[in-house]
Amino acid sequence: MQSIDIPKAYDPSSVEDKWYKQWMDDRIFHSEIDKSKKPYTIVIPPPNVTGILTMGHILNNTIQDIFIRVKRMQGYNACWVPGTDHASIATEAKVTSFLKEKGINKEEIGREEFLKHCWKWKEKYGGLIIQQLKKLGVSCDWERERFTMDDDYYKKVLKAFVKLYNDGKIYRGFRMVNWCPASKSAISDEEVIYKSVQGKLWYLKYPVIGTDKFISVATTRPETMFGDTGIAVNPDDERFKEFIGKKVKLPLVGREIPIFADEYVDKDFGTGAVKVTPAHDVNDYEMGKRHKLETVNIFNDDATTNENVPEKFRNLDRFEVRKRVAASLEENGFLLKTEDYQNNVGYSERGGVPIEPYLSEQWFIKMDGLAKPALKAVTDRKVKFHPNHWVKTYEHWMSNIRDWCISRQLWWGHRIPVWYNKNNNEIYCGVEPPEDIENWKQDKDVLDTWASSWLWAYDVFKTDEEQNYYYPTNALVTAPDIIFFWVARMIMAGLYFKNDIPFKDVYFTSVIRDLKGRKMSKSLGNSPDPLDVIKEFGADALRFTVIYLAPLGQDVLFSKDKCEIGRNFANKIWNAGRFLMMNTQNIPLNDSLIDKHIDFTDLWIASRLNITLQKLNKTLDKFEINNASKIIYSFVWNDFCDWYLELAKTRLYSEDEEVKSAVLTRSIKIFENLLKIVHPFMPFITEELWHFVTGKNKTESISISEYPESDISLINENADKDMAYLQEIVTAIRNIRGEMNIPPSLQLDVFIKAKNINDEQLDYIKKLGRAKNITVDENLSKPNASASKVLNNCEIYIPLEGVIDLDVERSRLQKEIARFEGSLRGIEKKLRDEKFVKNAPAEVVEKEKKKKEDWQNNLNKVKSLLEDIS
RNA sequence: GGGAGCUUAGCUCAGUUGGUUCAGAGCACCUGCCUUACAAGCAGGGGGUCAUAGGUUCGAAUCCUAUAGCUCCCA
Repeated sequence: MQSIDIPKAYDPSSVEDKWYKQWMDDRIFHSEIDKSKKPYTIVIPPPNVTGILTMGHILNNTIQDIFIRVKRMQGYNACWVPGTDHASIATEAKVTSFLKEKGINKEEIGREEFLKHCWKWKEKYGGLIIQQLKKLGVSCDWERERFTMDDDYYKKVLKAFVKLYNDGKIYRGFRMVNWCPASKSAISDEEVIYKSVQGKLWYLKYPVIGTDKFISVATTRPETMFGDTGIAVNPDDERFKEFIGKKVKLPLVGREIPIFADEYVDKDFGTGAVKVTPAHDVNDYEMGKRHKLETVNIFNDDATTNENVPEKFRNLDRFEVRKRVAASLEENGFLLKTEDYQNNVGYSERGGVPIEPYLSEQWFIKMDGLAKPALKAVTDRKVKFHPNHWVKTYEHWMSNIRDWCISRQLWWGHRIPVWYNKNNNEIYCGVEPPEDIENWKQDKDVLDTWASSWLWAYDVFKTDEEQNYYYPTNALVTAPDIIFFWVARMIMAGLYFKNDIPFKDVYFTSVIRDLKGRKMSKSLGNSPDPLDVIKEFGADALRFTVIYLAPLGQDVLFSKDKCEIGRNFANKIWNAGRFLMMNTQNIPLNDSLIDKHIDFTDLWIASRLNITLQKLNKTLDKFEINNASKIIYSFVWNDFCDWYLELAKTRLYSEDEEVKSAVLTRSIKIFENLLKIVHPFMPFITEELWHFVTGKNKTESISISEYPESDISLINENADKDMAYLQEIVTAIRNIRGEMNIPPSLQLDVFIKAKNINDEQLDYIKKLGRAKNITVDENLSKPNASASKVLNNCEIYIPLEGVIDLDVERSRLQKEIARFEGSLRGIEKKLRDEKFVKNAPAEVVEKEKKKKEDWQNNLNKVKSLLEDIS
C-alpha cells in the first residue's frame, strides 16, 4: 500500500468545493419520477430572491438537508425543490430607491420600464443566495430551481386567482386596510408589527355649540382631528348625558360635528369622550357606519395631508402636521394638557413606518370556507407540527381569521388578472386577457407575495404527473414566525386546490439569537456572515454546530466561536480516519478474517453501533434532530474513539498478523457505518473520508450509499456487561493515577481482588490502565502503601511505595465513604418506611434492598481500607 | 388584555412512560500529560436545595395548583 499523507488537522477548504462540484456533475441530487421508489419530498421555504443568507437560513436548510440525505440513503426517491420568491414589497422598494439615486422616478418611466429594471435587478442579485446555499452543502435538486415569477408559475398563480374568483371566494371592496405609506400599498394584517412606543396623549377641548362649555377628548393622534366627524361618549356616562345630541365646533376647521352615545366608548379611558375619525381608525370606521357619520379622508397615499385639511396644514407629513396642530391648538386655547403615554403602534413590516388605517378599494379572499378544513387538518393531526405546541397558536389564529387583503399597490408581482370594460361596468377575470383588449383596462394592482407562494408545495412541480407523484410533500421546515403568512396558507391552498394536505409534518425551527438573546438582525449588526463562518470553520462544522445547539422548540444563542464544537468534532472524525489509514500501510485488509478473530470489544462496538442506530431512527422519526446529533457525537467520540480504537491498538500492535488484519478490517467497517450516519449532518468530510477508507472511485458517493439499518440481533448484553466492567476497572485505575498525579509515563503494578476477570480483559486493563503487571486473585490482600478503590465486584490496589501521599489517599477514601453513606442514608430511610415497602412494586423494593446491600458492603470495605492507613 | 414557551452546574442546554447507579452533556474552570490518530487532543477532578410555595403519591427535576421572573405571539 502506498504511503498516505494525511494532514494532522482537517482542512475543509480543500475538500468542500471539490465534492460539491463532483456531486453536481454527477447529478446525484436530481430526482425524476420513479414509480418503483417511494418519493420523499421537501420544498424549500423560498427565500427572498434578492436576500442574502442568514444564520436562520443555515439552520433551516441544514435541517432539511439532513432529512433529505437520510431518506436518499435509505432508498427513497428524495426530491428537494429549491427556489426563491419575488418578495414584492422588498424588491420593489430596493429597485425604487436604486432608481431614485440615479434620478429616475418610478411613475415617470412607467410600469413596463420599471419592471425591466426589476428583472435586471433580479438577474444581478437573484443568484446570490442560491450560490451561498450551495456553500452550505445542501443537496437540493438544482435542476428544479423555481422562482415565483417564472412564466409558468406566474400563470399558475393567476389560474388560482381565477378559480377563487369564479368560485365566489374573492371579492373587491372599499375597506379600511393597513396602509403602508412607505410602499404606498395596502398590506395584510400579518404584515403589521406592533411596537410599544413612547408617545403623548393630547387632551383637546372642543367647544359645545349653544353652551359656554367644552367637551374634552384625549387622543394620541391630534392631527387626525381634521377628519373628525363626531364625538362619542358612553351612554351610561352621567358626565356627558347633557351633551348627547348637541354639536361641537371643530377647532381650526370650524366644522360642526355631532356628539352621540356608543357602547364602544370606555368611560375610564382619557376623558371618557372620544373624537371619531371614521376615515383613519378601524374602530371609528365601525362607529361611523353605525351612526352614519361622514368620512373625511385627510391623507394622500404617502400619508401627507391633502386638500381636506385647512390650507396652512396641507401637503405636510403626518408627523409634521401633528406638531403644528398641537402648537396651533395650544395657541388658540384648545389644548387642555398633554401627558406622556405608552401605546402600541402598528408598523409596516417591510416599510418600517407606522401603518395608516386607510380607506381604499382592495381585493380580498374570503377566509371562512378555506380556514375551517385547514384547521381541522391540523387538529386531526393529519398535518403534524413539531413541536406540537404550535398547534394552539395555529388554532387560535385560524379561529379568528379575517378576510385576506391580497391586492398590493405595486408593480413587481403577479398582476391581478381582472379587466374592467371601458364602456360598461363589465368585469372580466381570466388567465388570458380579453380578446378585444382595446376595450378593457386591467386592474393596476399586483398580488400579495404570499398569494403566490401559498401554491409552492405543488406548483413547483410543472406537470400533473409530477404533482401526483411528489405531492403531498413529506416535511416542511420553517421558522415559526411565518406560521400564519405561509404555513397556514399553504395548508388552505393545498386543501382547496389539490384536495389534499401540502405536507405531513411541519418542523418549526429554533430562532437564532446572539449571545445576549437578541434576534439577529441587519440593523443590530449582530449576525455573523455565514459565509465568513464557513470560511473560518468549514460548512460541516457550522452545520453540526447549529444542529447541536438547536433543541426542538428552543431558541439558540449563537456566536461564531461556538463553531469550535463542530470543527473539533470534524477534526476528531478526521483523525480517527487518519489513524485507520495509517495502519493500512502496514496491515493488509482481509474480510474473510474478521469473524475468525473476534473478542468482546468487537461484539461491544457492534452492539453500541446498533443501539445507536436504533436510537437514531427513533429520534429522527420524532424530528428530534438535535438529540440525533448528540447521539451521533457520543457514539463517535466516546464509544468509537475513546474506547474502541484505544482498545483496538492492543491488537493492532500485536504480533499476530491475522489478528491485526481482522481488527483493522473490522474497525474500518464500523468506521464506514459511522461515516454514513454522520454524513447527513456533515456531508463533505464524510465523503472525503469514505473515499479514503473504501478506495471507491470519485464518481461514487456516500450520499447514495446505503444507510445502515439497525440489526437487533447484534445488540449484545453480555458484551455490553463485560465492557462496562472493563470500563469501570480502567476508570478506577485512572482515577487513582489522576488524583495521585502520576504521570502517564510511570507504569505501576496493579492488584485486583476479584474472581471473574478473563485474560482478554486483563490485556486491555493493562494497556489502558498503564500497568506494568496485573495480579488478579480472589483472596489477595492489600499490599503495603497502596492506593485503593472499591467497586461492586472487585477491589483495586495500586502499590505506591515512595510515591503515595497518604493525605491524598485518605481524603480520596473519605470522599468515597461520604458518597456511600449519603446514598445509604436515603435508601435506608426508604426501606424503613413501611408505606414504601407495602405500596411500592416488589421489584422496586427488591432493587433497593440489593442496592443497600452492595453499598453497605462497599462502605465497610472502604472504611477498613481507610483504617489501614490511618 | 388573551395565548404559548421557558426557569436544572459559572455559561448554553439534555433529562422520553414519576423509583438516589439520571441529577447529565458541551463550553468554561482546576490538576497531570506533546502516551507512536488527534494539544482542534488525552486522562482525572471540583461544581447544582433541578425558580419559589403548596398539593397528589410509599416516592417528584419529572404530575397538579398558585406565585415570581424572562422570552415570544396575538389584540
